Amino acid sequence: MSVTIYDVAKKANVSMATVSRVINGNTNVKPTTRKKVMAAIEELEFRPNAVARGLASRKTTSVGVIIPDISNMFFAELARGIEDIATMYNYHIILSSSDQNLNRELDLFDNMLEKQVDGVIFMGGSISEEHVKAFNQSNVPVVLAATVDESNQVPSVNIDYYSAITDAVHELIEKGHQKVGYVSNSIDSSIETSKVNGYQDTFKEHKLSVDSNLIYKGDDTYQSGIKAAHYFMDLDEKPTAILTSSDEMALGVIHGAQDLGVKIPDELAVIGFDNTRLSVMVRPELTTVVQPMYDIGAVSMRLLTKLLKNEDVEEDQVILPHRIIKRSSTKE
Amino acid sequence: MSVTIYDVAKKANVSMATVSRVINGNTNVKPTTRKKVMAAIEELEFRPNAVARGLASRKTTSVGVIIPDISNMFFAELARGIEDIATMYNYHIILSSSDQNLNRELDLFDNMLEKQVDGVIFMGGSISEEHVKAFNQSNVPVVLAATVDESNQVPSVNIDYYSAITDAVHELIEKGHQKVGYVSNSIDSSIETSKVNGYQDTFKEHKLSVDSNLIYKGDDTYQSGIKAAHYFMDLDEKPTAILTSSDEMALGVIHGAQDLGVKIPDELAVIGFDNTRLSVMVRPELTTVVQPMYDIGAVSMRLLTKLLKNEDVEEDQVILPHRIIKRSSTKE
DNA sequence: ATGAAAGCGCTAACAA
DNA sequence: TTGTTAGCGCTTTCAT
Repeated sequence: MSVTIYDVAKKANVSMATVSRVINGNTNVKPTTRKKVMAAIEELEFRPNAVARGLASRKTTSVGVIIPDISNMFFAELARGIEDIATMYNYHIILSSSDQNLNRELDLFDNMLEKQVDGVIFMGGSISEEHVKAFNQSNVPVVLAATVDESNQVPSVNIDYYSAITDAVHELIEKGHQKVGYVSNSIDSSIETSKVNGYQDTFKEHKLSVDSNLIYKGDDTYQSGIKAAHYFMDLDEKPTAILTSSDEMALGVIHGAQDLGVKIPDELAVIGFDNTRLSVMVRPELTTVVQPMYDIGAVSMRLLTKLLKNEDVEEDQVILPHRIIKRSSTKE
Repeated sequence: MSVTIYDVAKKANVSMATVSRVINGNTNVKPTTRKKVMAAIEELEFRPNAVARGLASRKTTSVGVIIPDISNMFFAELARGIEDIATMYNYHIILSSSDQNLNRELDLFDNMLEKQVDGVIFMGGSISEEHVKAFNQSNVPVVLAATVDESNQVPSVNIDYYSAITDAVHELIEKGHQKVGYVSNSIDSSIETSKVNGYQDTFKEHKLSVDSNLIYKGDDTYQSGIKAAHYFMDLDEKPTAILTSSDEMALGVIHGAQDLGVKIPDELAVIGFDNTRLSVMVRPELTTVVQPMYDIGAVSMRLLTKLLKNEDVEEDQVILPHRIIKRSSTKE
């Protein structure tokens, strides 16, 4: 079959324990014997079997990543952040898309435990008690990325969604907009709830009326942005600005409005959310709320490595900063 | 520690072999004992250890996926196709981004072999002899997805890039365009070479001159599309149509040209490549060559499963069909 | 600094 | 139909 540690030991005239020490960088090996062993490894083209190692050491150096949809730009960018840091710390990634389906999420988590992952990064719409229970019962650390657990029991990395939307609405109100449409993400996640609350509270704060007609339930697609534009432009009391829960929907809104002859930003201001690469791939370029996706992924993975090494973490509910980047879909 | 097959055996008053048979769906088990065992599994919340199973059976039911960049829409879509089929056949995916770097690709491949993956799907710019050698020396099947190996030694799934570009150029020439700019992908892969050849050959075929000034070396980004538009519009003999090697660059070209006051498609026709979701997220909507990314991923994975099960495959160099979808960035 | 030996949790002959 | 018994290839005490 394939070359094993035993073959190397024989060739180098040492015991397999010594070979094991060499491949694991254990310092208790005389330099000369280390050389011998290395030579044997070279010669035999020995490649350690990670599965056997995993069984013996009870560590697989692999982490599970559960993601709603890898073909979604937003999550793909997060995944890239996760991966880069994982690579840096020598972890491998087992990646699965859940389509935000509860049972599938739970199943995937279970499968990953069977594979003996050392930890998992979870991304999803909402965290139920079932999730928390599953995470707690397992004895591997779990970190939520761009996903909030309202009970605050699971370590997580996010931005402050409520205040992010608040900032965007403030911005608009200051510019004189009184009627601002909001295109939400239909998935009823606690993140979306925070956003909607932020949106409504800001109007109340400014003593402005909150018109429920001004909230359109989108589904995070470009198409639903287009529909939203049509919906809003059909209203008797049209909004003068539209805020969306994602950049992709914002592009839809811009094009939907433009198709109707509405001038952006003169007749309608648009603000997106996320600052994906899409935001500069449109005319006018999109003003948007920056959510540092790559960083969220990277920080999540970094946090997980700390948890894996039992380093102490001062804060396991990380909130990364957000900001608004002004481009041409809003005036001035 | 955790519950093992042995604990279950004791609880159910059977041998571990029987438990093993039950969890592996072996039919040689009396229904009543199967029930007993199932009950014990339930009660103890037994979860089989995939690592131990992998060591004993020499199969891990996981496949490695080497991808240039998961945050690139094109590859993310491929990955989704791969993943869906992998899930269907109960394989897990170990995913790593290579950034198209040869050494990293080779390293990743090696790491995956250490992890004892059952097979790997490889995506990358170009396949060198080193790649082929590494693939052949391993004893796991490898399938290339949207990646061509000119030596045809490695199973692969692609479209016919040469003829895809040819079709696009024909289309343009038929519409009367004599000067057609081409924005290439700088990465010197054999796919890009096929495309450039297809582009040039078509002009020769029509007895039209091939002007090397009409080829702009892009780098697959939106920005390079913008630059390409500026470059072309600055030429004395401006092209009346531009073909790009990817949709993202096509969007750049459209916007770059529009920023310069050029009307699309009246003064300049634009054709993209891939038919990513981007192609409808622009005005005018983009005419493009359809490359079925999801399908390429799915078919690659399906092919790999066949290879893994030693089913015979009639053809291991799969060419999927392509077509042109006409939208509004070209006339009529 | 090195070796011997006992597992890690499971599969897969081979018996019975 | 069920049980016994070797391993799978490595890590990790415990000796020496």
